Amino acid sequence: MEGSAPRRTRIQQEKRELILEAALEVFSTNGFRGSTIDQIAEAAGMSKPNLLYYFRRKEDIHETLMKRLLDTWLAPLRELDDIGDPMTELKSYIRRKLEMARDFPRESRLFANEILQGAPRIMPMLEGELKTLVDEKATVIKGWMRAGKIARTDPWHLIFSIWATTQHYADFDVQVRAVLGPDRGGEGRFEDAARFLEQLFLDGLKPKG
Amino acid sequence: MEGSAPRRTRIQQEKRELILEAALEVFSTNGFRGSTIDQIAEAAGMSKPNLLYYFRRKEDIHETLMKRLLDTWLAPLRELDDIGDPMTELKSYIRRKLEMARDFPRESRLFANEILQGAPRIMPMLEGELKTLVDEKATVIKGWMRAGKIARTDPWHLIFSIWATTQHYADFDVQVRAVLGPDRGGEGRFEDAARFLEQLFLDGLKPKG
DNA sequence: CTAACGTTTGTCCAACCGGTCAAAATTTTG
DNA sequence: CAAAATTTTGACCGGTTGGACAAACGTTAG
Repeated sequence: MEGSAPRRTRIQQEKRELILEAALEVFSTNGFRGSTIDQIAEAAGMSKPNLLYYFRRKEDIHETLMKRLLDTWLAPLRELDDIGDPMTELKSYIRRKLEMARDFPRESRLFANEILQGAPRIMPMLEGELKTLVDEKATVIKGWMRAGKIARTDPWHLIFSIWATTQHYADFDVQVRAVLGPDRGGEGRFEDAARFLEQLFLDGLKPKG
Repeated sequence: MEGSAPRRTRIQQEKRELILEAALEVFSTNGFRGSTIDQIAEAAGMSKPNLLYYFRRKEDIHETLMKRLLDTWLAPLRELDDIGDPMTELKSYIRRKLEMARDFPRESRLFANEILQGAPRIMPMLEGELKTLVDEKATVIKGWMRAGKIARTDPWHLIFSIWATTQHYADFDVQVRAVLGPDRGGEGRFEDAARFLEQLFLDGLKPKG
């Protein structure tokens, strides 16, 4: 009754973590096909055959990475709850997503890489787990609209726009920093982004009065 | 005075176009390193050595593609003008960008691929031409804010948010369609997106009254 | 027709890449 | 300590990839 439990030694656990950390770095900047086992092995400080002792195939590393990613990636949306004040809930969802773009940019880029290439490895998850979750939250948001708590609009596209605007600061980071320049492109850019997004999603651009 | 003009035959012009079209398809879905010359050659209906007769190196194809892309890509922002009504100008900028995501998704993905990987080939352009253009338009937008025509906020992040929300429908297309499902994921999704974005950028989410 | 030029192809190569394997080195266990 | 189990390594392999090259083919101008 423990056949599915891999039962690993201490060294195996440590080394697998080391490899996954290195692979996240390499995959997220070069994509799957653009990355080589040698690169990952070097980043993890071991030889290629040694790495292949822990993960039999290159795809296994990517798959493991992807599975872990998805849980943490969707966590903020899962937390979006019906109990609090709608506008506050949405604001903190945006804030959490922006914090993830700031703190886990490699994860964001890994995900973006996969989607950009047509999501060949995670398509079932998109059509299953992800769609279910989004539909569920869209229903919650619709309820808020019916109750007059937020403006009536399309909940699905609202969620897309939150994903797009926040993940942009991870996925297009180099562009953001290049455009902002050395003075405004420092760490403060996330504070500025947070302020801007809060205003955008709250009031839009129409002048007051 | 024509040393820099490549002076090409009719066949060369046609075949080079054919190759660039094929390469756009291949590069935009597989990335640079993920694409092979053979794939591009096959998509263009010719043999690999034949392709290499028109473009000596794989990078030359990519570079040519990139240079062309950038002009058309920034055209909508260039058109953003000080003469019209600010709110109308912004609205039509958003609409144009969304139309580009719909009509030129491969170009969008090619660009996204390049940025995701740290923009190794176009970094100078980002820090030069692009930054200059954005700074210029940010000044225009600031003027609108001072005149009380639109709400006061950060013009740079405003531009980022327009890029992010519109390009999302090209770059993350598979995800958008997977989440919307078969019934809502058809061509109508761009109309829905246009309506949603117009409302978002105009009024935000705060309920009326 | 033919010489010159432009185009296409088959063949080949060296580097790279994912992955195997057996043997050596190391760690764990009794 | 010694046997057993685990970890690490170097050598190797078959397939792929970017690119070179010369020969063949086609086209066009004189």
